[in-house]
Amino acid sequence: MADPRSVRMHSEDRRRQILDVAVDLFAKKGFAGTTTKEIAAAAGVNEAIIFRHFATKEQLYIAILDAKVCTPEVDSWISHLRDCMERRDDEGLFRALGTKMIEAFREDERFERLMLYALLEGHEIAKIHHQRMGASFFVLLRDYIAQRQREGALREFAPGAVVMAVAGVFRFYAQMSLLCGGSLMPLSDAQIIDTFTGILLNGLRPNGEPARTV
Amino acid sequence: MADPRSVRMHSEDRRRQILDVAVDLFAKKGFAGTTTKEIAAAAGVNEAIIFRHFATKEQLYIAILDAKVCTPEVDSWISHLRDCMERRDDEGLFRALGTKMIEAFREDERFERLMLYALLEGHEIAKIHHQRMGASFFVLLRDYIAQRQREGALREFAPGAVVMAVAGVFRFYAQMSLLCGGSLMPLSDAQIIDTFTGILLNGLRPNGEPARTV
DNA sequence: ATTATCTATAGATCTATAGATAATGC
DNA sequence: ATTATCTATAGATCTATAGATAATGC
Repeated sequence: MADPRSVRMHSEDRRRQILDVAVDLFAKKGFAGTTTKEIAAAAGVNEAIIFRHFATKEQLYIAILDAKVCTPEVDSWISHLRDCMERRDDEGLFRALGTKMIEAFREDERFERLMLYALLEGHEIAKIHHQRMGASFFVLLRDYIAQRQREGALREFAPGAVVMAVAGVFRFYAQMSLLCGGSLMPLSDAQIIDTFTGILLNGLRPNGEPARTV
Repeated sequence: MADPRSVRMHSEDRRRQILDVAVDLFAKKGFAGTTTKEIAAAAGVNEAIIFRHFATKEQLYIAILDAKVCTPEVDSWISHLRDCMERRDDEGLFRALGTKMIEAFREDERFERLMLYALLEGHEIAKIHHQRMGASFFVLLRDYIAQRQREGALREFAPGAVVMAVAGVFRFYAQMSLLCGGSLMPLSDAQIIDTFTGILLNGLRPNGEPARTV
């Protein structure tokens, strides 16, 4: 809405602004589906300005993915998970994990779409980012699960598979509501998180009878 | 590899062949990332032939999604699920569900990528298809879960949420190995299915002690 | 004076069409 | 004779560049 005429930004500011509007468009339409013209229009500048800040469309795209890689906000809630782990609060851990995953999808829908597109389109940097981010979580949780198993607090399932199960339960729900629109289920997020946490906790806790028969 | 010169197909055959090669390309690069020129090259015909069979690139794309909607192969393994349900074989049901989901991703990676792209790109027909396919499964499973709960064989979690959890566990794994390449985990598909089934069964079975304390 | 921005445009590519050509079926 | 295919091309659009213009900072 800001009148583009006579609005002259400092190079660095304009660069950031271009990145910002470009994220929107790439997230909505993918790399191939977005044109530099659209980006320029959204930023309220002439198309040539794009190429003053980024040598190519590809470079602009890479700059976005790079920036997202270094987002430090993840650390803040990893520390919350660590808290739960130290208190051996499995329920709190699962609940926090689910809440954060669903929140992340809701709040930064842009980012999730961006990553999905980037993975589908085969941009290597996205794969690297995705794996790096996933791996740090994965290892953290897997080691915790293994520790809890040693303590006899959780069943002896393969720890890696347990992490996949926990992540999958929440992430699938988050992704479905992203792709299929909000009214996917007649249940609130809170109810969903409760149920998922309950199933997981119950499923992972060791209890006398293996209940082999139906 | 077939020499395009002097290979003259019947209209219907050529149409099908174009659809077939187009699925490959749209699955790999999305709608916007695929050109009619590429499709023509892959089919070994002149680009103009594409437009003889399909009025627009969009129409070609819609034809693909339409064809995929009517694929009746799904029915065959729904019947297997019904078998398990009639036998009240919860373990068999979850196992079959997981096996089929992972198999589907592996075998028809094309289709899964196609659908993901189509959902991201916002093609309405994909959303409709996805919802229709999902809904029939969803209802089938949800009603079964509810029935088993009435029978006292499963815990009283919200049935819809249970279905989401079951589907999510398997689907997340399948999707991750699709997007991130095979060597995601040091576990075989069979081991993963075993573990997931175990967690779910254990999580859903009612057993005396609710184990409220850690 | 510096530099953010715009104008104008090149050159490639993309979807789509019109009309010519050649292989098939009768 | 029918029809699948190709040639040629229009017209739009897309990425990217060169050089002119105008707003800022000193």
